Amino acid sequence: MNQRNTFQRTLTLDAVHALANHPTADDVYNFVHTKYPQISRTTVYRNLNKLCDSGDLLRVKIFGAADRFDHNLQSHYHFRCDECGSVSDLDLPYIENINQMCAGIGGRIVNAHQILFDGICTECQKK
Amino acid sequence: MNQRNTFQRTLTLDAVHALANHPTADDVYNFVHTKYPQISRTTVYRNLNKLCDSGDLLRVKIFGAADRFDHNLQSHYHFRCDECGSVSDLDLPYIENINQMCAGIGGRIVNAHQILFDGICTECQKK
DNA sequence: TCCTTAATGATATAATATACCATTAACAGC
DNA sequence: GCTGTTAATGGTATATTATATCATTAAGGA
Repeated sequence: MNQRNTFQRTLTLDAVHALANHPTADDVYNFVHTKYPQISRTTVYRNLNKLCDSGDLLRVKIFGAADRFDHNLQSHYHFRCDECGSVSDLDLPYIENINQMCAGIGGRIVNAHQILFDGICTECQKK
Repeated sequence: MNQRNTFQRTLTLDAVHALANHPTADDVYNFVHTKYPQISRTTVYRNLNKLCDSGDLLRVKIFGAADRFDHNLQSHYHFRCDECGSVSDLDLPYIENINQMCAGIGGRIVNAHQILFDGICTECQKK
């Protein structure tokens, strides 16, 4: 018996899909908590980790801020607004060969790379 | 009177140069603390921030870990070892036009980008 | 030397996340 | 359907990183 389907885990995964735009663990907790008030914050964090391990979610690590969880499982880059903190997906070509370039200059084993842009989003420019 | 030269600030800057390899604020505090035990952790954090503001240091934000401070002021990318957590500079060409590419696909104002690679460093491969 | 105020140091607090552990419940086997 | 194993939960405690607050100290211009 390896993994059990609890409704807490289902609620957690559904919340990330419902929230859609890169929710933090806290966002997910708040969303789930309205539907099932007795859920523990620990359970939400734990299930988010499990769901990332199993490949059902992608963890988007953000410099100096809470991790985000993404239901878009394809490799892609992100933009964070310095003003409002919102995170959005970027439709930029994924640089496939850059990991090899990195590995080539020093004998490192390179597993992955992430690119995070920052600046001002279109919403905040209107203000 | 805009900025004052305290020996605490000098100690902080010197420590980053002495430690050289991307120390965290805590690393810097420990180093300075041996030389001047009565220094406050707050003062080290505050001075590191000031030194970044004034352009004397570069802050290297690390996904899900403490910020690092770099005395190398040129734009460059970083590699972090998943095993030991060490951070190293990469001698890769800086992608100058990628900020414009990002700005071009959605009306965002793009200030900067960072690329962080991860994998296994040469030291940890030996083990 | 004096005065203004930047900077310090100590403590409190915020934010994010995991550790621990007694209790609960999922689900495989009968 | 019942039982037993153990994964998962929920609550609390704790770790880590970093900033806020504020009374006190001291840098450096006048």
